Amino acid sequence: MSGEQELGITESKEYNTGEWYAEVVQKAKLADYAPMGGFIVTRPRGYELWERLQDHLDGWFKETGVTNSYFPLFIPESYLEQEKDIVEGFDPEVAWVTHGGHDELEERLAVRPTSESIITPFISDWVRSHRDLPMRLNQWASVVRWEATETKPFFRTKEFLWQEGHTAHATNEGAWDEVMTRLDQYAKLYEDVLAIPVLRGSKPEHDKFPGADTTTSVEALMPDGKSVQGGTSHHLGQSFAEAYDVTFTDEDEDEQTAYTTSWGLSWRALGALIMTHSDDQGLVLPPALAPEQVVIVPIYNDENREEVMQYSSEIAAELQEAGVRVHLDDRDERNPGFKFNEWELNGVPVRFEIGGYEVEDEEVTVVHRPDGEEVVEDRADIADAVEEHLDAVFDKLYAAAEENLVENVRAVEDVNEILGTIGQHGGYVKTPWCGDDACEEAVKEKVHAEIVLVPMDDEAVPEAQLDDGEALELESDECTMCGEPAEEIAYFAKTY
RNA sequence: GGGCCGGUGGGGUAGCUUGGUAACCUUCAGCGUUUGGGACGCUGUACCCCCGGUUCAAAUCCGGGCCGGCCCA
Repeated sequence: MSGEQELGITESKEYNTGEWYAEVVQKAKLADYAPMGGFIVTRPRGYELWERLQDHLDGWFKETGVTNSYFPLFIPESYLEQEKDIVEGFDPEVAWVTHGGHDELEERLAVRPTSESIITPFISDWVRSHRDLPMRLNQWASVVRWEATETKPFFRTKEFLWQEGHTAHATNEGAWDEVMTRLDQYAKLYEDVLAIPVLRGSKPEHDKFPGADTTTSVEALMPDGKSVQGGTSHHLGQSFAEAYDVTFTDEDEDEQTAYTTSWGLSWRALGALIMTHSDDQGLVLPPALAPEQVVIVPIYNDENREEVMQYSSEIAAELQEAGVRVHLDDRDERNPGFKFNEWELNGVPVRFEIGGYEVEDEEVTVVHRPDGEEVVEDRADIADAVEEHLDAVFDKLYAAAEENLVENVRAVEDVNEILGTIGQHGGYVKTPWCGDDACEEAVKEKVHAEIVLVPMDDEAVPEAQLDDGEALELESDECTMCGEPAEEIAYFAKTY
């Protein structure tokens, strides 16, 4: 008995979140640590999550005018230097290639920390007239940012997988539409696929992407009260177009400078997914991403083995026919209890238990991963029923995450209360803000929390939150920190 | 960036204080018996993180490094 725990999760999500997370990632076979600090190896089960996420997002991109392409891993130093904000913003964390074989290179090559500086010059080449616009390129790639922080698989690694979209537009409005389209798609990915509600907003001045006019993001609240920047979409204005000479001839034959955008979402989304839904039993996955949506565990003995297996395989075949990713766990050397635990650790959303009782009564016992709820369904309409169960699991996951978000947005109009509230509960604290960095700094120094977003409009507030009326209404129109007239509503939170 | 803790078969640990034979649980592979919440028996499986030092002798002591986790800025 003493050793049985070691196969499963031994750390507590609530009390030991960091170690729990590391254990889930490794024991559910999503990733391992690489030999060099800051890098991880993504294992097939982890990569499959990324692939399914990609499928969704990539499909939406293509439906909205984006084409995929691929640019080099290396960027010549002279290219990187053409946009001064990029240089300043990323310089401390760029990895450089200085040698090819035994010979020193004439020009150092940066390992891309982001690709504006190599993609924009080509957009410049390829755009001649207004008829070439808008131009929308995306690439699925990895980038390297040499930060000296501790490794957290999917959340913080020196190299990470992401997609980066780069677009050019004839007008400012065109670029704005683009920025919002991508932000909406990121929100949709989180909410409809990952079952994680997000807040949408823009970043304060100092936290913008280097060189951007506006940086927008979707933010997700983790169960430990910290906010994760889930995806970003930048309006770059004309600064990149000017730096890299993206110009075009308009309808009146005048030369114009384009407006550009860029937007990215990384595998940090997987980190948020794991952190949000998983529990002390292991990984929990929403049906849309799960490598197996349904696992069938047959329960038999010597007498009924054949009937049970027959019955189970027929159901498996029927589900597969219906487009469900189903796995029949027919391993003879493991007993059912072991299989239950193992598939729970692996996060499979729905389990079918099929034994002598089910065969006899022409039924299936259906169990939901998130809460262990058990329902007996008729064999006859199992293919329809399974869709409902998958939806039900999604709804449970979303509801739990939404509850966490709604309960943890608080309105505060006193500085000390901001500090106290964040210290005690974590989560988001919204407060009127004059827009001055110094006022944010005053809070940041004391509680290690910063402004993670300024909502763009009221829609940034989740619907359920509106019911909760009075506690969330802000009375004051003065900056909580300095008393000057407030320009915006700031959301403070601790971050990853 | 500062501090603390850790690294021993695939996973989890003991051994380190007091230097000398690496022990236990589990997984894994094979065979047999089992099978409604982590079954059982037998058999098999070791670069003690790396480099250097001290020593007749280092998992153990010393120095440096690498990797991970936690706390603080």
